[in-house]
Amino acid sequence: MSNNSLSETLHQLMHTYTNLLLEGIRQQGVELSVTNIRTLKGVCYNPNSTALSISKHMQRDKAQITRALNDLLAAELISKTDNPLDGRSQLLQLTSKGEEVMTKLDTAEEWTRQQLTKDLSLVELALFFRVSRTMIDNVSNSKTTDK
Amino acid sequence: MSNNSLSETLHQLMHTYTNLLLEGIRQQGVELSVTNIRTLKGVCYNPNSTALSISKHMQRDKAQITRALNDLLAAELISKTDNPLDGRSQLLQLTSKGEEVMTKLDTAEEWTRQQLTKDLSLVELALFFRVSRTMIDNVSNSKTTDK
DNA sequence: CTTTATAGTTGACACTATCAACCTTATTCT
DNA sequence: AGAATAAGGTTGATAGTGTCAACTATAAAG
Repeated sequence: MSNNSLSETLHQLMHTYTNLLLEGIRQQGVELSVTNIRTLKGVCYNPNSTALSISKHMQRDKAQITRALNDLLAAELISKTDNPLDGRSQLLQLTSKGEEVMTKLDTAEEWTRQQLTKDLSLVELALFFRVSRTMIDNVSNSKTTDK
Repeated sequence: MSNNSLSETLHQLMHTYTNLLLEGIRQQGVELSVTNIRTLKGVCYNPNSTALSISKHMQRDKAQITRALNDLLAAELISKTDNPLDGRSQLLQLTSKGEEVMTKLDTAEEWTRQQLTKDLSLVELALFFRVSRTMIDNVSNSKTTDK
């Protein structure tokens, strides 16, 4: 019944994944949007990150990052310290509360991954990742070389 | 540098695909949002479709479908006729203008697919589709059997 | 013929994405 | 040094997406 185009497949996959991830996150008692979660992960996995470095790393608008960081600050999951190397920016780090939430998020993400991939072999998954990465790079490379 | 989690991979892939598709659609001189396009495709590929049948087929909220159909009606890409079998619903079909737009959309989608998959073999692509479908089904099946 | 279910519409709201304007601090050029 | 320019970050505005609840009108079931 379902359309087999790349477009529909990706939309359905994204929809399925996002909803399941949110379900897992709620199960962990965390109340954050997907964007805020991704931003938190960005702070966690990029030491000495700034708003701009996160923006670049996630390839998203810096305005969106500013707002996500504000939410995370309000929730006391991250903290800012003045960047000694640049008076315009602040360095970001997780608070201890942020660390706790991150472990819950890791649990939720792993739970989600298991649900989705339970009938798939490691080989299939690895190929899925490789193909996905190739598709992403096909476009981002031609974008950057165009300039 | 990019995070290799399923979450980040899917987000990046979706982001890449959507933006490239929109670029292709604009190149074809079509000004429709992705949602409206998907809805139009739904009308095209499901003969004698109604708002509800499209909603179910795409697994999306019927409110969203109503609004998308209104946009498509306003753009004169589809038409409604009273459903002789049910006074509550109307049957949807493409107008000739809608057919024209559909061929442009097919072109754009094919162009997008080629950009994304240019370094991939048919075997790899087929496996990508199969894995994606497995992941989607893993969740939707357990959802329906839960009830 | 009343109750209940279904098709569709509308309003409200949260989340996501993008652009432009703007302020502050760094850097570059002369 | 001082002016011009660039970069980091914030804010406002707007378009698009997704979901829920309330509502109407018809249809089906009892």
